Amino acid sequence: MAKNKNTEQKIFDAATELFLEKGVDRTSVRDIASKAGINLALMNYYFRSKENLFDAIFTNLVKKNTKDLVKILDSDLELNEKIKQYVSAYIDILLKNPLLVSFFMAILHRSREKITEMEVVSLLYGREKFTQQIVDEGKKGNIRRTDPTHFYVDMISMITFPFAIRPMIMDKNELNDEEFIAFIEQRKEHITEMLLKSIMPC
Amino acid sequence: MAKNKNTEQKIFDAATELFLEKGVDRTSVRDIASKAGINLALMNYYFRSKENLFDAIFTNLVKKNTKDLVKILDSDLELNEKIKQYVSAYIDILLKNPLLVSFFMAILHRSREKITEMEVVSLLYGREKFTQQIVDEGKKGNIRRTDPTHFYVDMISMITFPFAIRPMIMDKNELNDEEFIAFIEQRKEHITEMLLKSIMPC
DNA sequence: ATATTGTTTTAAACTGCATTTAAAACGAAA
DNA sequence: TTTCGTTTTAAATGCAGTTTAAAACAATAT
Repeated sequence: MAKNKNTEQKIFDAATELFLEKGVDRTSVRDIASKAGINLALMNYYFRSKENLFDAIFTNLVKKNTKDLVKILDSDLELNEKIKQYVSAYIDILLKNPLLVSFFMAILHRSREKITEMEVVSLLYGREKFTQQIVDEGKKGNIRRTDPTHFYVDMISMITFPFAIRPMIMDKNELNDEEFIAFIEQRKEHITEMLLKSIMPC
Repeated sequence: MAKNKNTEQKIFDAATELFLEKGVDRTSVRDIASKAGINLALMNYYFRSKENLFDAIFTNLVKKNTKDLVKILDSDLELNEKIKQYVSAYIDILLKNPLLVSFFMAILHRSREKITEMEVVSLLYGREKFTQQIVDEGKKGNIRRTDPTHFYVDMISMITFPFAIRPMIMDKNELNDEEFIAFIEQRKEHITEMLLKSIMPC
């Protein structure tokens, strides 16, 4: 065995941090090697290329961060409660990883073609059971048919987008980090209410 | 005078297209020169550096595309009508430039630090008059105080975000381009309704 | 018409860094 | 001591952004 058992992991972790922080294309393999404290060529030994490493990291990031959310959506919770929990859990995840959304958006531009092929992404979006619940709820109160696609898009938009434009929100409202977090915390209830209003009769 | 009066413009236009399409960091100066049909060195002659050119392009993109929107927000229209027009106009702009949002998000990740310094960005966000109207409306119906910041964020989120995740929406719902556009057209009314509901008493 | 001037264009070179490869060195275990 | 996976070294290759110096050009002044 060699000096350090998990060189691969060190590369993976260092690259993850750097990609999130500086973006894939502004991170060089040398940056990664130096941050991981390993030799330049090891990156190629373990992952065959930078793009390969990126794919692995991206897949991992999505999987890791959607796991709990998918569980909530697929659970047997009643719709109201499910929405509430989902919104709250999603926001908590993003609060813990402030750059996730921004990074993901950047990738969505950078790797547009690739993104659909990555089945992993489907985790983020459109769960059968949840969809059914929304449709059913819409039928009960005879709100003119609720479209689950709009509902879904609204929900994800309102939850995630503020993180992407965080610098603008903070700047315009003169918030520091702490205040921004408080603002986002408020949004949990706010978003839940908006969403419920949109499917419940008044 | 030289062969072509607007070499500078040709560079500017070619670079704009490429940046929007492939991203700044995946577009080389040589790509730009070849697309513009000009000599490599001219890029440096007219703009001093690639980053400089990018700044100019970015500023221009924001200015150009927010001009009409700001006008609406600052107008004397009644709130309902103002919201309706804003949502519709915003969506129309994005439909005409399908990559704008995605590109902007990518830049928000790439140039986080820079972005706040660009005063231009403030055009996008937080207009005094409009803000006042929202607050006033909230007071009328005694909905427990409406927070204009949440309103603003909701509005921009629901309008723009779908364009950023377009590939995912199309994939999951098996939409072609035409159908996606139809979906977005539906959102004009949908979003307007969501927003009005959030500030009007039931 | 010619010379002069400032601008625009060209071709080539420079510098540096990026990613990748191939072969050598190393260390632990068989 | 051979073997194997791992790590290091060194170098190949290529492209990125930028700079230079000279040529071509258009307009004006002589």
